[in-house]
Amino acid sequence: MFVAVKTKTMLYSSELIKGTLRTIILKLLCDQQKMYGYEITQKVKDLTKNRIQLTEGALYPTLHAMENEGLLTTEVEYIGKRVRKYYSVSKNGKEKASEKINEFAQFMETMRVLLNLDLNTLKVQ
Amino acid sequence: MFVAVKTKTMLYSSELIKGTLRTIILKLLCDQQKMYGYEITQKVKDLTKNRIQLTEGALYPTLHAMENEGLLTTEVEYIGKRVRKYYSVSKNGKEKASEKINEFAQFMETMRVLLNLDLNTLKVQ
DNA sequence: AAACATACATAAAACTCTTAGGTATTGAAA
DNA sequence: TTTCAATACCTAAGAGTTTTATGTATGTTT
Repeated sequence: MFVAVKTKTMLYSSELIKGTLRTIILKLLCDQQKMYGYEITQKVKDLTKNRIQLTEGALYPTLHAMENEGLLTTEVEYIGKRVRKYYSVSKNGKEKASEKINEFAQFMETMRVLLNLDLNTLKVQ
Repeated sequence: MFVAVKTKTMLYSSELIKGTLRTIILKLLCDQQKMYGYEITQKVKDLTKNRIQLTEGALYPTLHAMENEGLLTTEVEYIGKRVRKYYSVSKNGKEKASEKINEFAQFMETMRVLLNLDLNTLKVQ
């Protein structure tokens, strides 16, 4: 799957996280205006304290698909001789972002009830 | 995928939920002592107010796999001429259950931070 | 009698991600 | 100065999970 997730010592059985990649991409791009692929992997790594590490094999094809679907737009920039491809959310992308984030929030609440989790006792340091 | 998830009117794009089936099964069986496949589908439907509906095509093969892995044990019962196959969690299954539930809780917290969600404002009625 | 619910099951196809490559530039350490 | 790590893009085969579409059969409701 597209993520390797770790706690302090342990690697999650990452099946848990399937299907969240687009939601993550849309959320970050809505907040940051524009980002390039590698930057996204680093930002997610930072924000999750190394718990979620996007793999490029999953990220790049997904970015391309989302561009084809009209959710993202691109602009290429050169840093020296090195290429950077910046992605931004389109208007459709913004709508999709709020849909997806809402869906995920609802899903989390549903799962919280189903698994009887007490999120207040959860301390992720 | 194994679930069709709905809100009041809308069907989730269910990629969001991949990989949670085993966790759900283990949690329910830990709480209920023993359940049969069809019962699990109905229980999940009830507990999630129709938001998550397990499909049999995903459930039965997963139950069989978990039995083969030693996480579940089975006993067959006849209700008239109709067969019921009850599943219970083994000792290994109980350990696995708490691991999986913890993992999922951690993951939810990580995603909550990443997506900047405020769960207090989430009301799922 | 027909339709729906209960209850099991399998298999092809679809979808997503992992794993494993590949290319090339830039900067730091040895 | 060469080698390693980081930056930065990319693709493709395979693995794994779920969907969709079946199939069988019994029990209940209309």
